[in-house]
Amino acid sequence: MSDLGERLRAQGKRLTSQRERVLAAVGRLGHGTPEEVAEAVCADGGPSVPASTVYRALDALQELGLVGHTHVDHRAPSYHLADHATHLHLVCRGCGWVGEVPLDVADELVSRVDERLGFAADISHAAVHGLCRTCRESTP
Amino acid sequence: MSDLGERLRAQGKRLTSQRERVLAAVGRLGHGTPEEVAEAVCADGGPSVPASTVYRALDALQELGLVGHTHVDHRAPSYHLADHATHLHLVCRGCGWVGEVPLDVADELVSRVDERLGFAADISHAAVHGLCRTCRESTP
DNA sequence: TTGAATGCAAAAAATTTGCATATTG
DNA sequence: CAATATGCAAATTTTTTGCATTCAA
Repeated sequence: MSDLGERLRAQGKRLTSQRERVLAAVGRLGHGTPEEVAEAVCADGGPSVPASTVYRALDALQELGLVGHTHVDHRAPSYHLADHATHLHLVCRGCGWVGEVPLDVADELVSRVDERLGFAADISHAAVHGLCRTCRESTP
Repeated sequence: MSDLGERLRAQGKRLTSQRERVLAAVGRLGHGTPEEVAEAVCADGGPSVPASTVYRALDALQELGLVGHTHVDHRAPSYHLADHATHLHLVCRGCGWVGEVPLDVADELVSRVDERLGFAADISHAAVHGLCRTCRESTP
C-alpha cells in the first residue's frame, strides 16, 4: 500500500513503521480487537509495540478511512480493513465465528428505516449476532 | 410485575428488593448502561446500591429473559426491558439518540442470511448505527 | 528544525471477584 | 436452617493520558 504515506500526509499526519505494521496486522487478522492487533504486530518479528501506540495507530488509520470497526462482543471493538466494511458482519454467539455477507442483503432494511424515520443506517458498522449453521445444528 | 418472584424462584434464584429496583430502573430508563442503571436505581429514593450488585442483578434478570442488551456504543452495553427486544435498535452517532423500529423491517435480511449461510440472525440483539433525521439535516 | 509520534509509566474507566454478613424461602 | 445475595473493598481488564524523547518531513 504505497499511498499510505500520502494519505497520512494529506491530513498532516506522518508515516511511521508502527502504523504500517498495525495496518498490516489488521489485514492479516481480518478482524481483531486492539489487544489482538497488538499481539499480531509484535508477532511480525519486529520490535514490540506498546498497547498505547496500537490504540493511537488504529485511531489514525480509522480517521484515514483505512480501517473500521464493529462491535463483535460486549467488551471489545473489532477492527478490520475498510474493504471489509463493504460487508455486513455476522457474529456467532456459539463459537465466536465472524463472517460477512454483502451489504445488499440489508438494502430493504436500510430503505425501510429511511422511509419510516428518515434514519440513515450505516449497516457496515453493525454486527449481527446469532448462530452459525454449525452451532445451530449442534444445539438442537 | 407480580410474577418476578415466581420466575426467579423457578430458577432457584431469589426475589430481592435490589432486583426489583434494578428492573424498575431499566423500565424507567428505556435504555441504559450499567452505570446509568445504577444511578437510576439510587435515584428512586431507596438506599444506594453498589455497582457490583447492579451488574449481578442485570445478569440475573437477563438470564430470566426479562431484560436484554444491545451495544449502543464502543464501551457500554445498553440494557432494556425484554419487551423492547421486539424492536430493532437504531443509534444516532450524531446525537446519541436511540430509537427502535419493529423487527419486521429486517425480515428480508434475516431470511437472506439464513438462505446464504444458514446463519440464524438475532436482530434484536444488534444496534444499527447511523444518523437520525435531525442530525442528517443539520450536517449537510 | 519542528511538530508529530512513540514509549513508558501512571491514571482512568469499567467489570469482576472474594468473602464476611445479611436475607430469603 | 441452608443456600442465595448483598455490600464492600480489592483485583482485573481495557483504554487513555502526561511527558520526555525520538523521528519524519
